[in-house]
Amino acid sequence: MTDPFELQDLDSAPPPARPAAYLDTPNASQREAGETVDGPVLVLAGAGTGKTRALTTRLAHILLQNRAHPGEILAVTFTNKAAREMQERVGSMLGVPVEGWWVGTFHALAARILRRHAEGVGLKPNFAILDTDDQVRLLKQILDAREIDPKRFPPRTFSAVIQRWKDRALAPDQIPQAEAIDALDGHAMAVYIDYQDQLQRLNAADFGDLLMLCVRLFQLQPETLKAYQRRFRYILVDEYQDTNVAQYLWLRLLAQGHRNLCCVGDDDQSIYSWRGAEVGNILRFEEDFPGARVVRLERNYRSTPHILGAASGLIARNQGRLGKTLWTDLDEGERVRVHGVWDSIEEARWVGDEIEARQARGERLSTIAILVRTSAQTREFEERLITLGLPYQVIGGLRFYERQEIRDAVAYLRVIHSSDDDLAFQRIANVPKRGLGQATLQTIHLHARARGVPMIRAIRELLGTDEFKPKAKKTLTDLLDDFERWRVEAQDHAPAEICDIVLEESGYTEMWRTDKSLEAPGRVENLRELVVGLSEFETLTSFLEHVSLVMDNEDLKTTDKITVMTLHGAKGLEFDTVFLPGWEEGLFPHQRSLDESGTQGLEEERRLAYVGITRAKKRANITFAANRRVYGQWQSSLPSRFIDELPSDHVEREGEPGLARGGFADEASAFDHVSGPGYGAGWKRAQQSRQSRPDDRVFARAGAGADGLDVGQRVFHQKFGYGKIRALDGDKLEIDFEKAGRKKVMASFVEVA
DNA sequence: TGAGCGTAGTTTTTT
DNA sequence: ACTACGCTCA
Repeated sequence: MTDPFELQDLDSAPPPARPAAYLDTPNASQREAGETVDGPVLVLAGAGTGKTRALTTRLAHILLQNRAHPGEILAVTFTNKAAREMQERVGSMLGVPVEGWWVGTFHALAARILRRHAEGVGLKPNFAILDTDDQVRLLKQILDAREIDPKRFPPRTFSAVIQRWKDRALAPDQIPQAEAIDALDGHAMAVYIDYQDQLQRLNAADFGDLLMLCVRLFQLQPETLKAYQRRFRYILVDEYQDTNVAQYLWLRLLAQGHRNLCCVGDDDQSIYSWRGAEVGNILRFEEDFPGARVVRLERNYRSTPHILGAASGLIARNQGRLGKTLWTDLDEGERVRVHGVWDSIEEARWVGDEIEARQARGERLSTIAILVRTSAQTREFEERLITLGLPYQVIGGLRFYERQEIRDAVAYLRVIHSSDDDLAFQRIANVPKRGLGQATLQTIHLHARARGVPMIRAIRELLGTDEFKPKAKKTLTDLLDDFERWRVEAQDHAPAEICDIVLEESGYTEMWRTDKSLEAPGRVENLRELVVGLSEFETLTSFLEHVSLVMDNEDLKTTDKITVMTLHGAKGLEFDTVFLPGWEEGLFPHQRSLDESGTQGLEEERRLAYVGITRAKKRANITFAANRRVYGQWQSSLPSRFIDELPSDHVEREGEPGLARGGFADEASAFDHVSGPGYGAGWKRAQQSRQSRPDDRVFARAGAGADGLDVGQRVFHQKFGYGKIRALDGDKLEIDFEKAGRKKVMASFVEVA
């Protein structure tokens, strides 16, 4: 088998429908990226150029040429979704699932290594991995002990500073002097020291520690490092532009010997610097790894020339990029539309109408996305889409294991798994309510601190005294008995059974069953789902690892719905039609980004705009509004400078005559942001036309919908849930919602319950 | 323990 | 405008 690519045999095992381009054999660049397996390689993969194709090609090449066994390959991603996809794609390319290779996220892989050598960094192998709640709870305690005013210095701020330090793999003793003094008036440094001490005492690591401690481990134990260097003969990294310093160091250490490191990424899609990602890592690759081969993937299989042209023209404004020239041989297609509107309400209406029109032409809603800059923007679109009766899904928000009930349930399991897990214990000590108030917990905490023992142990010691009131004593005795019993039962029951037993016997599920709030039934449902999910796991240990590192967002539902999400969330996805609302100065580019990071911030916002446009396969629609509500206040706004920066040949300006006028930098009549809008007349016209042409749909429905509505009537509203009508005023209703409280809504938004 | 009130913050998000 | 939180008081 000289040519591995002939083995694709896609006919006999057709994968699920994918863009045709991916079914082709690799193009020359993809092939070069795939076959250059020795030495460092940087694959610069522009948007939509088939980087996954190149990556899987490479893996197949290595395996089929017997250059390495699966167990000698390390493949690193940022998200679990990406890891899964890689696993699947390689499997389907080779026709058999690949087993035994290390594929996963930076954090999961680092944790796996760290567990094996935990003692090397002062942890025990069963160390707990903290979630953000745990971190904040711990930090609160530290601030308390240090008498730092949590009003002036909120725990979250410390969390952020410490995380950024860990992103740079800086342990407390490695913080540069200047930062140690400056950060949060010097408090950050002191808190960081305490925080790390506490983590060690608790036998716990946070997400940042996984990488930082792993790097530390490699530095302290050269033999351990060597063993992994020998083991992983080929290393692949996805989304390299998103790596932080700790991840970079980790990779560099692992690749040091053979240097068979292949990093795939796109500097133009680096949008995560605010959480520690260093574009510098990708920009510096050739210096970091001398002799590195750089392969550019520039043929785009996704978007039409107009879309690519608009995106390319925009991103070309950025300094300090490696530079790529994307091209495609798809048909010209439609220009990028830029549409100006009076306000954000009209914007939502316009987008909704456009989508309705597309749907009427038989286009599926799942091929359409609304990509916003901030999650707050989703609300107006949601309301509009509900009014129009168009199904949609908002992506983002809480993930499964971040939900309160899941975290609580997991906390129970953590305590059973390790009775030393104080943070987990504190979380559920009084959930459901057992009458263990602050005073009792404080007593326990103080004793535990003083004696240097875990809280459960402290309780045991205190139960022999009269420290607790009789009632608390009884409750605590019972609770400890419960945990003891569950721990014993965990020996010979599957994790799913234990979970079920615990949730029932502790009264936790019951707590939600009797809760009459709107979301309670969903929580009970989630708990059931957790138990079902648990059934795949043999041990509590493996489940807990899974739940803290691997469990992620449900995938996009396959049902036919419009997708509403942030631009950040959209990276890596594609849609036929994309709506990009809110292209206004201050919102996009976001003011805060400009204020805090200046030119760098602006360039990252521009990359975000680039990511947004390049999500579109066929149609990109940019909108901007002259008025928008910001923190509850109506404010007028100017079109985004990014609109000016779009090359005019690829753009079609439209809207009310004069609305989107004057916009392009490569035309003589450059838009002037400083001297004020030259489109006032246009806005007025837009406003008039809006007023004289009210939305007939709403009024038609309101007329019909108000029938059968009266004070006291119970109704249902898609967003607010159930409620009772309090007052009627034409088509306006005042409703007391059971969950959401008193709201004024249009009759068209509710239905009789 | 829970309701009621005032204050502050409100970009992006994975693991 | 809205919310989430921490505080006070019953």
